[in-house]
Amino acid sequence: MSKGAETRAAILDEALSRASVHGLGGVTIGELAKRAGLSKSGLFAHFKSKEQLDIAVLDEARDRFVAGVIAPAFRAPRGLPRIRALFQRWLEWDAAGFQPGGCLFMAAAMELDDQPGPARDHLVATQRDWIEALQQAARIAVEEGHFRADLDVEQWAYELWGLALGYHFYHRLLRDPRALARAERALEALLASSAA
Amino acid sequence: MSKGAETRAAILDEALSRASVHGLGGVTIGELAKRAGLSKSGLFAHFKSKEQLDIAVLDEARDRFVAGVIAPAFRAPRGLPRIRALFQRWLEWDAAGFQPGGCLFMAAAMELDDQPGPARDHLVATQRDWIEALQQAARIAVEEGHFRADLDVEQWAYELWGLALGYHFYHRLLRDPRALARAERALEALLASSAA
DNA sequence: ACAAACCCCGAACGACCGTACTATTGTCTG
DNA sequence: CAGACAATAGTACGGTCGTTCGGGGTTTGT
Repeated sequence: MSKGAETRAAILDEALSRASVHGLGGVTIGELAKRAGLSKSGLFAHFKSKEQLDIAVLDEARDRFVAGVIAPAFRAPRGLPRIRALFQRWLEWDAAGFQPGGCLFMAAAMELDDQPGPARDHLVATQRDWIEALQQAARIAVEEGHFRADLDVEQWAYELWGLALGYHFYHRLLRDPRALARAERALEALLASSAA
Repeated sequence: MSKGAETRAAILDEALSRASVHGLGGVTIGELAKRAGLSKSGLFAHFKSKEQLDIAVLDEARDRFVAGVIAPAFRAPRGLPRIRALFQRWLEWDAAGFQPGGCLFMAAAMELDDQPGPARDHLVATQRDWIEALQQAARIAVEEGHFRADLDVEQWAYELWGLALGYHFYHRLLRDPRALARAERALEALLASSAA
């Protein structure tokens, strides 16, 4: 890895942390440069604008999400086991196991939902991909005979999504120690109602 | 209403709109003064710090939420009808019917969840109140015989909360036109699984 | 070894931030 | 109507924001 790519990676690592805590808008070039041991202009040169920095952060977060959540979970057996693995790893991802401030996407979703621009478009695209991956996992569970054949996988994904959002809310805002137990119990209820 | 209270109300009205779109951090004193036709210092005098402005905004939002969602819904008959009214009005509140940027609390929840301070404490308190109001509504539904007696109302509130969060996400970020239908359908599923 | 490319710095920019002062206006009360 | 006090304006401060520009080092390719 060239020197440039190396420092760029270090910058993004720091930026990910800050973004998960302070939001994308809270990732400031000056502060980031201080933490990375660079000058403002030196850091700025790596990204040609703040907007591109934001997008690079979202890109990096997506890569890590795929590597840390989706990819390993898809190694679980098709159907129910895979779905459980997906959800469990998703919650771990959100529980500050990866970023100190929890799931960056959920924070960015609320931050960018009324701010049109490339960053928002990028976020929407990655979130759509993730939803479709969940739907695909549900379809496989139908094929495997774990879920009933007439299951509306889109509706199923919506409800699963709500459970994860609820976990984030209870865990990270309310600091409710029972958040994980509630999410797991809700998942079981959803799985039971989807069973063949 | 005295002159001071009048302008203060006008300021907060504008601040609510901006906060729902740009987040609490995006509510800036200079921009707010411009829109309200005041000088920066004139506006600043009404709140003695940015932090107190933030809290005033959250306070105003809570009052409006109580007046626009909770109070009218609690006029519906006890039990199931009231719960339906609560959820329906909650979604309307989030659907930009009140603020252009949708539910301010959900945005603030993600924004403040890692930023300790009075604003966060205030938000947590109001959200806890709202959750408890939902739990209370569920208890009443149990008393009325609409919900089964062994229902875990806290778990029930968690799952309902997830549905509302999911609606916000699908509606405001993804701009999914079927968001409302999905939320309503998910509600019916939750109600059915809670029925006596 | 020399040119070219890459990486980073320092200084400066205009704009805006929150906040502190003082002064001036406006509104209410006795 | 006058005096008291609340409400607003004006100005200034130090700081940070994103961004631009020119110029050094340092590495790389030939």
